[in-house]
Amino acid sequence: MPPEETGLTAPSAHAIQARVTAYWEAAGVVTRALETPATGEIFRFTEGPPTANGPPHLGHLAARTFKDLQLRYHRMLGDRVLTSKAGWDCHGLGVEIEIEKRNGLRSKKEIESFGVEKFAAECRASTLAVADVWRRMSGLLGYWLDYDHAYRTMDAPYIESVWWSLKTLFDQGLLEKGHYVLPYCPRCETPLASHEVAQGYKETTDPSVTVRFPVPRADSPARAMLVWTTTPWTLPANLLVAARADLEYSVVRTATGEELVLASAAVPRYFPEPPEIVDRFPGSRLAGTEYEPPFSAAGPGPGRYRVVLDDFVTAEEGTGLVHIAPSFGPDDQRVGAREKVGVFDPLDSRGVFGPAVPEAKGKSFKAADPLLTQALAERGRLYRSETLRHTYPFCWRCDTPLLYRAIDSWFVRTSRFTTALVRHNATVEWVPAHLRDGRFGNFLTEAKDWALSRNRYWGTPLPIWVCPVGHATCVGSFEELGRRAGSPLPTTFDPHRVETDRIHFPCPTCGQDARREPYTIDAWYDSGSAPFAQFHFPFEPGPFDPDEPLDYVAEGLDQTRGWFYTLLVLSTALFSRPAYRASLTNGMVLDETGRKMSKSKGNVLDPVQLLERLGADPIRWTLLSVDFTEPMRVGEPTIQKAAGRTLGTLANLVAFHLQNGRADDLPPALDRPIPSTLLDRWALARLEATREAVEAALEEYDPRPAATALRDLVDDLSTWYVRRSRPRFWGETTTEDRRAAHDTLSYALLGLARLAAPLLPFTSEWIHQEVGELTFEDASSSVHLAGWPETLADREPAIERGMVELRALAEVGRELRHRAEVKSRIPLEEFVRFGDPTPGLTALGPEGLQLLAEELNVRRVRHVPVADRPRFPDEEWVVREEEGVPQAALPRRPTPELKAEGLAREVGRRLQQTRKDLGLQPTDHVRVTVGASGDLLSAVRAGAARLARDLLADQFEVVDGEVAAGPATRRWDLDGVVLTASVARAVS
RNA sequence: GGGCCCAUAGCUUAGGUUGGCUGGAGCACCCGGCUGAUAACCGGGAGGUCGUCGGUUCAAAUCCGACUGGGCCCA
Repeated sequence: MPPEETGLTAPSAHAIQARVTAYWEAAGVVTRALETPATGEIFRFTEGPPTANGPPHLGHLAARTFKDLQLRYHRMLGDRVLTSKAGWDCHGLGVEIEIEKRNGLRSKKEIESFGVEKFAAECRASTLAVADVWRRMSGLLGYWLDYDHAYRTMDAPYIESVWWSLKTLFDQGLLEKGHYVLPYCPRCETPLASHEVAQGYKETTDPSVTVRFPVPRADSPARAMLVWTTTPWTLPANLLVAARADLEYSVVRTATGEELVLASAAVPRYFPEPPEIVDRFPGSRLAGTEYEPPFSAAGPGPGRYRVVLDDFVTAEEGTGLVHIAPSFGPDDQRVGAREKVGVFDPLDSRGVFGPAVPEAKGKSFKAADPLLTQALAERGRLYRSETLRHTYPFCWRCDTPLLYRAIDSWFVRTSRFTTALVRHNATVEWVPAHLRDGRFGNFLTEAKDWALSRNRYWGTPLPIWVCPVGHATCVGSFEELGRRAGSPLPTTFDPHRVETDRIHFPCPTCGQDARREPYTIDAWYDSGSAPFAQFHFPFEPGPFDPDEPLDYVAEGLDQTRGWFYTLLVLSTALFSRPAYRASLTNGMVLDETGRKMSKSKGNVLDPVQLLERLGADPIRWTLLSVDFTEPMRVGEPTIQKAAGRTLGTLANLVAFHLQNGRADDLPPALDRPIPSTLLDRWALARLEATREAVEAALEEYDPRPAATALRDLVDDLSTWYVRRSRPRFWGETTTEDRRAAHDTLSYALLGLARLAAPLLPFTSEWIHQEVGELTFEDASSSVHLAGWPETLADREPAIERGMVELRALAEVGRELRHRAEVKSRIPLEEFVRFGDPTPGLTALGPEGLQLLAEELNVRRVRHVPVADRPRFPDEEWVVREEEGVPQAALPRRPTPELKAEGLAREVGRRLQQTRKDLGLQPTDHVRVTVGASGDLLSAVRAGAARLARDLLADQFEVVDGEVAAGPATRRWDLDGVVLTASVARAVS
C-alpha cells in the first residue's frame, strides 16, 4: 500500500488542497457557506471590483487573503455577511485602449469611423474575458465569493444607481462644470483626475531652455529678460511674464556688452564668474515692462506681453522670471484670468500644433520642443539649452506624457467638503494605524476638486443635458429620462453612449432642445459607488443601509488614493457618514531580492501558476508571516521556507496522531475531555489561550498575532506535548492514560483546525475531516460551517507559566548532559536543582518534576539548598553556575545498573528497526533470538521481559555469543561489542 | 523641495505603546541525538555595535533629535 493511503506520511500542501477542493466541489460546501443566515449580526463588506481587463498579480493574493480570513471568521461567528458578491469594474480607459490596440485604432477619430456602437460592444465583450482567470485564481486561493451573481459596473441597474448618486450631488451643487487646467492625455484625448495622475509619475529627461525676452523700451532697466522653461512647446502660447514683487533682480552686463535681467539669487547659476552688475532692484519695479514675445502666433491682445507680479514665483529654479501660457498650467491660468489677457491654445485635441504656429505645424507637442528651440536659436533668442532629469506625469493607462491644459470639464466639488472627509476618516480604524493621520489623512486635507468627466466612449455616460442657453438638467433615473423625453424607455435600454446620446428633450427651464453633455465619467466613480450601486439602490429593496458604513475593506496600498478615496468621497457627499469602519492595507509585493515585479525584469510570478504548484495555504501563511504593512519580498524559496516549518510540522503531527489512533482503533474526542494529567491540562489550556489570542487579533483586524499564536501552539504540541506523551501513545502506560492522551490530542487538533480555518482554509479542513473521522463527503460537516468556538477549555495560568519554567529547566538539563557526554538514552540517577522550588514549579507539583525527570531520563529531580554545593564535587558532577551561584547539577556517569538498562534499550531500538525493515506492521507478533556477550549479555538478560513486551515477541531467547548466520540474522557493532539477532514473524 | 513609513543574526521575524532581568524564535550553517511522525522528529553550538551619531535617564533596541539607506506618496 502506498504510504499516503496508510496515513503514515503527511501529505503535501498540494495533495491536501487537491483532496479538500474535490470535497468542497462535490459536496457543494462553498454554496452552503455563502448562504446568508436569516439572523445574526450584520457584517458589511464590499468586494473592491478588480478591473476586468487585466490579469491578477501576486499583490492581489495578499489583499484577498486578508479579506477572506475576515469573511470566514465572521461566517463562523454566524454573522450575516452583506455581501459576498464578487464584482467587476468594467468601464474605463484600460478597456478602451485594449480594444483600440486590437483593432489598430490610433485616435478618437478612428474610433468614430470604426463605429462607437461596435467599439462599445467589443469593450463589453472583452471585460469578462479575464474574469475567468480571476475566478480561477480565487478558487485556487480559496477566496469564497458569490461569482455567479457578481455585480458589474456596466450593467444598466448599476449605472442607474450611479446616475441617482450624480443627481444627488448635482442637486446639492456639488457637481458643476468648469474650465480649468487639467492633466490631459493627448493620446486618449481626455483629461485625467489627480488620483489617476498620481499613478503615473516617471523619471524622464526634458529640455531645459533659457530664452531672451527682449525689452524694446529705452527707459527700461534692461535690454532683455532671461526666462526659463522645461516646456519649450508652451512658448508660442506665451502671453505674460511673472516676477515676484519682493524678490531682488539684477541687471548683468555680459562680456559682449549685453544687458540681461534675472533674479539676483539665480545669477551664480548662470554666471560662474561673478559678472558685472549694472543694477539691482526689487521685482515690483519690473511690473508693466513690455517685451517682445518669443513667437508671434498668439497675436496682439489687451494687456499681453508685459511683466506682472505674483507670489508663486521663486528663484530656486530658473531665473525668477516665469513664462506664463494661460492655457497650459494651473498658475498660468489663474494669472492669465486675473490679468484678463485671454487664452491661446494652438494644439488640437491630440496635442498637435495647428497652422497658427508654422514652426511646429503638424507636430505633437513633445516633438515640437526641438523644432521650436531651433527656431529660437536661429533668431538669437536662445540663451542656453540643456536637459533636465526630473519626474513627470505619464498616462497611467497608455504611458503617454501628459500635458496640463485648460479644458471644459465637470467636477465633483470635493474641496467644499474636505472638513467632513477629514472628520469621517478620523473614525476609521486603519491597519496600519499611521495611515489615518499620515499619508491618507494628509491627502484628504489637500483634496482637490474631482475632475469627473472623460471625453471618451466606454463608461457611465454623464447624465446631464444642456440647452443652447446653458441650462443644465441632471437626470437621476431611467424613468425620469423617459418622462422628459416624452416616452418610456424600452425595458432593454442600454444606458451607454450610443443609446443615451440619441435622447434629447425640451429644457425644463426654457423649453429649448437640451442635448446630453458628450462625456463619460471617471471609472473610479463607478467603483466608489459599489456599496450601493451593486444593489440598485434606491430603486430596489436590498440590504444596503444608507446609514451604515462597511465594516471592513482591505486592498493594496495603491488603493488609498484610488478606491478607499472615492468610497469616502461618495459616502460623505451622499450619506454624510464614513465609508468603512476598518481598513486594512497591504504593502506592495516584491520579488525575493526586493525588486518590483515587472515584465521587463522577467521576475513576475504568475499567481495562478504559483497556487497550482505550491497550494494556497503555504502562500497564505507566507503573507501572514511577513510584515504585510511594508513592501513584502515574496519568492518561491520564501514561501517554502516560511510555510514549511509550521505547516509541515502540523501535517506531520496530524499524520502521527492518525497513525496511532487507527492502530488502536480509537475514535476522536469530539467533546471536551476532562483532563486528569498535568500534561493534558496544560495542552488544553494552551489551546484555549490560542483561541483567545486568535480571536482578539481577528477582532482587531490584524491577523499577524493570530498567525503567531497558531504557530506557537503547533510548536508546543509537537515539541512538548507529543514528545512527552510518546510513551503514553505507545501504550507503555495504562489503557486509560493511552485513551486520555489520544482524546486530548484529537480534541486539540480539532480545536486547532477550527481556529486556523479562517487563515488556512485547506489544511484546517483536512485536519477537521481526518482527525474527526469524517469522510470528505457531507457539506454540513465542513470545518467552515462548524462555527467559531466560544470556549475550548479552561485557562490554567499557573500551569502555563510553570511549564515555561519547566521547559527552560529541561534545556539546562540537556546542556549538562551534553557537557557530561552521556547520551540521553542512558538513564542517570538524578537531576539536582539548587535552591527552593519556584512558585511556577510548585504549581506543577510532583507531576511536573516527573515530566522533567522523563525528559532528562533521570530517576528523580531533587531540590537541595545552595549551601550544599560542596557536596557535588566537579569530578563526579557537572554543575551549572551563574555568577558563582549554583543552579543545577547532573552526575557525570550512570550507575552500572542504569548503564545496563541503557544498553538494553539500545538493543531494543535495533530490534525495533529490524521489525520495520522486515515490513512488519506495529501489531505483528514476532519470535526473537539475541546473541551477545559480557556486559551486553547481562544487560539484555536483565531487560528481557521488557524487551519482549515492547517488541511483541511471543518468544524471546538470549544466547551467549553470536546467533548463527542466516537470512534473518542481523549483526551490529555497539562500541566494539558484537550484537546479533534474528527476528521472524510469529505464526499465529 | 514637502509628507508618511521602514531599518533587530546571511534570510524571515518577536519584543517597542508601559525604558529595567542574559534581545527571543524559525530557516540556512556546524556538531550531535533519535530511528514505529522517518523526503519526519529532537538537542547543542556558533552567529547580533538592535542602520549611524547625538540627547534625555541611575538605566535606551524601546523615548527625543539629526543623519544614512530603502519604500510609498505629493509638488
